[in-house]
Amino acid sequence: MQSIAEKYFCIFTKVMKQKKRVTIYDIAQKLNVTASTVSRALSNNGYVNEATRLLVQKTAAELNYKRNTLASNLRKGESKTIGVVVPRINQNFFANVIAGIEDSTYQKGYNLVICQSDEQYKKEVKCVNTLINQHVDCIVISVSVDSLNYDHLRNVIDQGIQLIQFDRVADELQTLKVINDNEQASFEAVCHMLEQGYKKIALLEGPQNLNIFRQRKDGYLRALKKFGVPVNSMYVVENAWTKELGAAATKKLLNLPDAPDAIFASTSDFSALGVLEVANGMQIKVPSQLGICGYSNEAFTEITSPSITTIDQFSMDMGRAVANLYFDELNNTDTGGIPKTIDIKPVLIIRGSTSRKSEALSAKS
Amino acid sequence: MQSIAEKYFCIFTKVMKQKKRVTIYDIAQKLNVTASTVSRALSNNGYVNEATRLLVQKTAAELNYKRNTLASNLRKGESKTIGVVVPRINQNFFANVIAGIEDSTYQKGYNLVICQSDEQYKKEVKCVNTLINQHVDCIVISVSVDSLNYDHLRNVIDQGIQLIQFDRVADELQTLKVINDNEQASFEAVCHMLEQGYKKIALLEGPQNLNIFRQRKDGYLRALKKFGVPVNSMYVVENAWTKELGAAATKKLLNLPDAPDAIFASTSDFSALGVLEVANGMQIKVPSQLGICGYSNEAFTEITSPSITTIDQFSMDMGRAVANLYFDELNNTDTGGIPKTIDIKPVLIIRGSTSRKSEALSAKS
DNA sequence: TATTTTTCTGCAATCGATTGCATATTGAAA
DNA sequence: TTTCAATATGCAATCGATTGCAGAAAAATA
Repeated sequence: MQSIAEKYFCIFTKVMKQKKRVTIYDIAQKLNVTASTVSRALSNNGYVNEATRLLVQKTAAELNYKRNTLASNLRKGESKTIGVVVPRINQNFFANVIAGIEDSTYQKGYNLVICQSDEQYKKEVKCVNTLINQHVDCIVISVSVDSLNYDHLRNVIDQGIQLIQFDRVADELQTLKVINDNEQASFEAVCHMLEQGYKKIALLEGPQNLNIFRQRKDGYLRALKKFGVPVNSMYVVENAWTKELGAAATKKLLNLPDAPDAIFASTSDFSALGVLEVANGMQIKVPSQLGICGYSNEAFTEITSPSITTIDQFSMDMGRAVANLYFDELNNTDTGGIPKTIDIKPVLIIRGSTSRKSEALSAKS
Repeated sequence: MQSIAEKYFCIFTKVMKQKKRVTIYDIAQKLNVTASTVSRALSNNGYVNEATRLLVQKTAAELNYKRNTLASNLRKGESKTIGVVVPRINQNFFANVIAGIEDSTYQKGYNLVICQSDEQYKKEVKCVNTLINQHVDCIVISVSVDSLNYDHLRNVIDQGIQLIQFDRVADELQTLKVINDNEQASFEAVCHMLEQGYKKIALLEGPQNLNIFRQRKDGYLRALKKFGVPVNSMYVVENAWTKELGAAATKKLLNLPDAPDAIFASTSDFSALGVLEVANGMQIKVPSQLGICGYSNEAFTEITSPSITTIDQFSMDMGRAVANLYFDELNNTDTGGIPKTIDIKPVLIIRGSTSRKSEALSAKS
């Protein structure tokens, strides 16, 4: 339908868009020096006459020259790139960790390549292989629920790439790690609830193949043991990590003949929110009749009624710790022994949903 | 402090870690063919004998060969990489857009490189230049508040790289764009509030150099005009986009002699949350005495009391639209005219915070 | 059987930046 | 003045994968 003139105009515009990029050879030719001199002048490396250097840099700016880091990295044998693999990019915890990593790596002129596994092993393997092919200098990973085999991570090490695991780690792999002390945080949360007089505390747990959920359960069990409270297996519910799954699990728990008087949603604050909604629907008073504790300090935990006691994982700090661990290892010539593990201490944030004693006191006054 | 033996062991371990990666030359040598044949066999491109091809692929797997995409991309002149620049990675809207982009690009074997500008022009320029240096095939960007000059984006085009703007766009640049119809969404939200009987609606707006905030204000003004409501400049407050800034602006507004009876926090749901908290603190009933509308449908908007009316921007769909626009342009040989703009229609989500009439009805029954 | 076409492999160049080293020149030291 | 050291530049090779093309061999066609 287009006229001939229009058709030629389209082709002409397209050709213009694909113009050749300026290379160091263009600069060299213009200044009658070699590419070698141009390279030295641009990188200020090796000997180059000051006047030549300034002229090269001026010309490069005039020609709008941009270095090709594909070529540069290939020749230099390093890419200044860190690959990050997380289960889901838009999950707040991981988004914050990534932000923390990016914060620190940007300062060092490093780039991030970010992949998401969508909690699928197959996709995680593909992410890892893509990053290996890209010759990234380091791979940072939090494994997916679906991942039961870690050959792909062993392969990272075999290819000579630094591997750092964070949060969800494969215990069997001896690599650099940045983790939360989930066990201690869980222990403190459950102790707090026991101290508030809750006697029958249920645990909403996650898949036990992931280290983080195992540890949270360990903390729960340790707290019960410390207070001499027997473990009731009816009170432990698996795979209750979304709001909906948390709500369903809560209905079952609260319909038991001997219903719990507190629920520790160790998987997420969303799960805790599901608990809260069911309790409200059943006219169960929080915190006086039922205590609720979540995990992760999502933004909404302070605005619910009552606000939800939870655990803050300092996700951005974790990200920064990951990046700094990598740079420390770069500079460290003393290494060779056991790979380092950085332990971020989570903090229990006590709010209204577990403050039974405080609530009882203020009810009296 | 280490013994001599330990020191040597450390050095030896470090050398082992930096083992040379397998290249196609290693495979070629092992099979007594040339690298050319190996390359053809691995990529299944050009002619190669079937038996040779299988043998090469088997050997590559045995040697755990991984292609070097630096070299590959350099030679081929394409990187299959899309660079994304957003103001902040851990802001929910942008995290969701990135997730949507990644979702679609992963299917096509593309990689994402993600940068954040931290709402700073200087950092945005650096992000863009890094991506140009990396020879990404496309740059996707949502500009920062601080960005008043777009030479760096014009440079992207000059370097022959495809540029796609989303959400916050520079109107003066004729590029591919994916935007929200902010004006219409805003118009509908304000009409809805006017229909609910609110007569004095205040606007919490963002910096007017960004297109999105200009459009949201335009929609507000159009709705007032449609209902014949005069514009009161005391009701328009700038830079109220965090919870805290929204709260401060609300205090001022509600202390006016002729205070507004509704507040449209057009910048964010966090701002609306600030409004809600101030209203609660001043014993102002929502929605009967004050209507509140936010923007972005953050997760918490449905759990506050009352839940907050807001606008859903379909952020993940936006991300997918960005990616699909890029791939459509790759396949499109007819282009050359005006670059395409994809328009995502936001949806008004009506909840308790503006439901004055419904609330009045249920109070009667 | 002779001719033409298809298949296959290897050679050499390419991509763009970096760098070791040889050579020439200049400046400093003996 | 002679010798030694520093500065500067250019040449050529390197990095690892890809690909155009020449030449040979095999297969298909006339």
